[in-house]
Amino acid sequence: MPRLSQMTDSATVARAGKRDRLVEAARDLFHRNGVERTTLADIAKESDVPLGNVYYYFKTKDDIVHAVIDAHADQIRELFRTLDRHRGPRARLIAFTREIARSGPVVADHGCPLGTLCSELGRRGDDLSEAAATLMRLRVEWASEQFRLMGRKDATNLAVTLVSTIQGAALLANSYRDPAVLTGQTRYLRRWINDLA
Amino acid sequence: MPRLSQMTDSATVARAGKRDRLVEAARDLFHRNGVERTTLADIAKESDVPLGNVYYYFKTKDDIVHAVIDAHADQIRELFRTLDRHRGPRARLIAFTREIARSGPVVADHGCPLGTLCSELGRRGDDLSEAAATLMRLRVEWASEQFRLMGRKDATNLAVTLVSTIQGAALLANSYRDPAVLTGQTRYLRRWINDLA
DNA sequence: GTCTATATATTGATAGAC
DNA sequence: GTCTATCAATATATAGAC
Repeated sequence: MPRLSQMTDSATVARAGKRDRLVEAARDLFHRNGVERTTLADIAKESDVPLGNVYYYFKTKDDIVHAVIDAHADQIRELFRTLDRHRGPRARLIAFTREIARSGPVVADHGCPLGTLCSELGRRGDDLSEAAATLMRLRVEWASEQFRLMGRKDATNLAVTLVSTIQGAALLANSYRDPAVLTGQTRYLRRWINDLA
Repeated sequence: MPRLSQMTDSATVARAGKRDRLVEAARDLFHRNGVERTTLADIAKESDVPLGNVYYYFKTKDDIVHAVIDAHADQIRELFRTLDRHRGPRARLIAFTREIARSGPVVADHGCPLGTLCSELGRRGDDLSEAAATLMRLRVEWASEQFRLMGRKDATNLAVTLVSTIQGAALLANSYRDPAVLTGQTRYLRRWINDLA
């Protein structure tokens, strides 16, 4: 996947522009309606790209799904780069939970963008299944590193608890159509983090 | 929806038999492949019922989804009737977490049957969305009652924490394809329950 | 690189004989 | 109540002119 900074001629720039628009539209539609219910025609329409032209950028629908997963991964890594600026691991974890809490309203409406993707793709047992799981791993590994820096031997277990609590709260917040379910659980998590030795 | 005990003539018995088979097959396929990826032909084949005959029992595919949700609800209520035999609320909650842990392997393979259903239907915003949410509510309300019996004023919040922790662990167990993620979190939950005043 | 037209397959759903 | 045949709509994907 070429990066914008590597683009030179106008053709390649146009390519990146349309490709990015397609991925962005697909990401949004996958989140709102799910992968299975989103058609290529939906993505093409939302991107303002003719349907036939989509296949110049992506050979199959699964290729688009993969690109969306990559886009999510990039965003996750970018968030963690920002959070890593905090002075200590505990402050970073707390900041992470606040970031999650900020997503309450959209999660209540359409679920967690990562969680719903993993839930939908997790059963397939193909390469997309594993690619989606990577999104969860990114969070778990980052959190695990923070707990490790706090001197915890059970860092991985704590990280799994943190990430899964967020995912469960997101599912319930969506079911109840109530952002408070998610924000309430993040508040609980902050207390939990602060109480750790 | 007629009950088996009300059946008399052979026609009605056959009706219930086929209907039950269709619902059971649909429930299994929805769990393994998701609602959207499951076709009526799949359900018909698995039930050994001709495709055209499915429409005698269900007007639309959504009607089958609704019937599956009802079947889940019945099973949930039945489990709670069993758990209610335990002497106290704390023992009932502990038993519940053990029941969840027992589902580790199947959850690692295909996700939580209830969670994936709520995740898939939750975004639709229609009546099926609300029907699926009822499955989560059943668990939350039962758990809430137990915490209330334990004298907790924040019973509902505790119940939400319990149920969402299970759902999050189920999602991660499926992503990691590792039952231990779910069983580990239920162990954590049992300690949490026992530590409550 | 772009876009219209269309092939091909699959789906939910119906018709109508039995 | 049952089941075969099939419709109509929709989906992914391709062909080929520009």
